[in-house]
Amino acid sequence: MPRIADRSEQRRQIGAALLRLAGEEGLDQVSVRTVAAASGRSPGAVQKYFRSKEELLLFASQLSGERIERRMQTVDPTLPLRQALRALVLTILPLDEERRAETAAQLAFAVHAAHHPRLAEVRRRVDREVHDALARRLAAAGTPEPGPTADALIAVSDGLALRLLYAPGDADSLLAALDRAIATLTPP
Amino acid sequence: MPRIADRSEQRRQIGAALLRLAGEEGLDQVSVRTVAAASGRSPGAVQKYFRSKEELLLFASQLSGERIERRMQTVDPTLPLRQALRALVLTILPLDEERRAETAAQLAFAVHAAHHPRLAEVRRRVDREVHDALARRLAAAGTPEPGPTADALIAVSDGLALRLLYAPGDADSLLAALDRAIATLTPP
DNA sequence: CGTTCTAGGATACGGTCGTATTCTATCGAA
DNA sequence: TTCGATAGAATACGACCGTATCCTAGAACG
Repeated sequence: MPRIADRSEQRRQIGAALLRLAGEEGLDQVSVRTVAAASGRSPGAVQKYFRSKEELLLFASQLSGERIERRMQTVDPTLPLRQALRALVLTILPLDEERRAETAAQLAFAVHAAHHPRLAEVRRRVDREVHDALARRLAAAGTPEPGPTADALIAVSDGLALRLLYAPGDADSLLAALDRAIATLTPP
Repeated sequence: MPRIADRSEQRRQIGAALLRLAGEEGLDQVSVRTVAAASGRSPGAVQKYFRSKEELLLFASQLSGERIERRMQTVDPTLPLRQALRALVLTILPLDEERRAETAAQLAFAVHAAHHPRLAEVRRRVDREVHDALARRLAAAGTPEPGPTADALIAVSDGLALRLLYAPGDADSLLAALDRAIATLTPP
């Protein structure tokens, strides 16, 4: 057998380059060529790991979702409910340059999914995991209607993230809105 | 003087065609040629009304914002607060095919604005008008912290709209989340 | 009625796109 | 050490992009 490369690691690197590019310059600046350049490869090398651009997009979307889930797991589970919720949402919001790119990519995928059933399925799967984790946490704290409350929190989080992308100067007042939402949605 | 056409009406028609196309097939399917075809014109005719694609996009984004504001004004102002808020949000959510396209276009513009300062400005202006109208309504009903509450409601609305785009089957549970958010954010 | 200006269509140009194909160098197994 | 499979680069192709330019037909005025 001939020389081998760590395929999944290579795919991960290429997908990460796509997320960086999509986050910093927009999903419409993503092409096989630009992703190849952003990952320090030739376009032909990218083609070896992804048959088509669609496969590359799906992989990157999945990768992005996994990052979110992993980041949410780093929040201290012993925190009081409201502080825990605030910390969870803050891991998503684009409040610094690094997270801004990740959030921008995430939301670009979400909008793209509106016209792309396979991408939509990836998004729904991620949403379900986030929802279930949130709902469990809410139920454990005795919040009434944990299911709808979890969905409301996800919606607030996504809505704030979206708006922060084009109105980063409103961060202060939007964080006040987040606090108000958490305060009213959870028991004292 | 030679034959004249109603320029602003023509521009409005072309912008409407762009919104339709962006909503139904996605913003990346929007090109000068496809917009021309969707509005029953030749690409050259579109060029007569918009110097560049960017100008066309800006105009359409503005048009989309005006539609939202106009639609919000159709909600009966004598309604009790919670019913009024619910009605206002429902005018935005993509719960039928017609509104789905409008919302999809709107959110596509929002994500696009993350990397496009001129589009971002249009979005911020629309958001401010919606926010002020909401805050006035909330303050009149005696809601504490009307400003942050208005921002929270906008975030919930956008977040739900985004998710409904790729998870239309979750409409029932997402409407329950909306009701929960409105119930907790407003005084009884 | 003839002149003039414009609406709108047609066409062309350089660039980028996704993808298929081809080539070469190199590593792993025999 | 030889051989075969693969990594990766290079190239090619047809399609579409935004935009500039040119052309034609017709309505509005003198």
